[in-house]
Amino acid sequence: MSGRGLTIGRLAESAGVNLETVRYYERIGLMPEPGRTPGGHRSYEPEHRQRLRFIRRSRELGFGLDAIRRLIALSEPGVETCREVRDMAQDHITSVDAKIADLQRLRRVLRQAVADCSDGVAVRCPVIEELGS
Amino acid sequence: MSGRGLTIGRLAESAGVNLETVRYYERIGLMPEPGRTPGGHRSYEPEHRQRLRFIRRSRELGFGLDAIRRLIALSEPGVETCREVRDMAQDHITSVDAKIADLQRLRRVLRQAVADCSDGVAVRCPVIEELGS
DNA sequence: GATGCAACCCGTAGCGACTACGGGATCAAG
DNA sequence: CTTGATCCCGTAGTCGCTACGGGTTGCATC
Repeated sequence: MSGRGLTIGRLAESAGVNLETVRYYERIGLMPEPGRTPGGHRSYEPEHRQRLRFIRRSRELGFGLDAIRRLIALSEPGVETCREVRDMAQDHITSVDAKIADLQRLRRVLRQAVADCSDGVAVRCPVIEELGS
Repeated sequence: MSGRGLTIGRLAESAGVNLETVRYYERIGLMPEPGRTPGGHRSYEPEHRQRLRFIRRSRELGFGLDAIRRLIALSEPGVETCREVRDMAQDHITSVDAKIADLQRLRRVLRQAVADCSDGVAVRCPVIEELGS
């Protein structure tokens, strides 16, 4: 009976996640163990899908799995935790900003090297020179 | 005799790279096998340091090890390869640009969520809501 | 109810680019 | 000749998956 339980395949697809990734999340305790069919296949409920989507979205925003674990824990209780969540997000923004700055510096160097390259026929490649430091 | 050979430790330090990383580069064929002392310790020459610095610099600029392998191959011959090197650098710039754009989108979403958070005392945390998709 | 085949099971290994560990050998200074 | 730093090697761990392979199960069709 019960047409309700989702198979792992349907769950994964409906949350936009690879099937193997779902089993991986279960192994590391990020997704709870679902019920099983008599034959041993996993059977998921709608709240599992909710949780998996939460995880996927958090990953898209660049949170690591440990951070997501904390976010999940915080997302349960009540109002008081909002500040903690905000602080985590703020910290994450800071590290994203740093990463962007890094990439922009890097981009400037690369563009300069490539630009030098176009200036004419160099005897020694300016890009290689740049790398040779 | 010969005060010339650098130990792996000095080589690593003088190129700003972890010692274990040097051995790793050797294992994967990115650094050539150096000479050895009678007792079996690696003994490096100045050109090894040059090469290691080239690798480190390339890594800092975000090139993968495979790309670096190609860059090294290209850095040897002559003038004709300059174009290839420039193209590789150009490709790399393109992917860096994409990464920056990704991070900036992500940053906007995070900032918005955090900003919503500060607007007052929410019953449900806006950051969690955002993640819940 | 037999059959076929998609979907699932599980454990394990691989990716990139390192980093760390452990137990033993060697080097260089005193 | 002793001490202590450095080096040797092989292996395993990191993060976040992804892929493989050989064996079950689920379900629809005949």
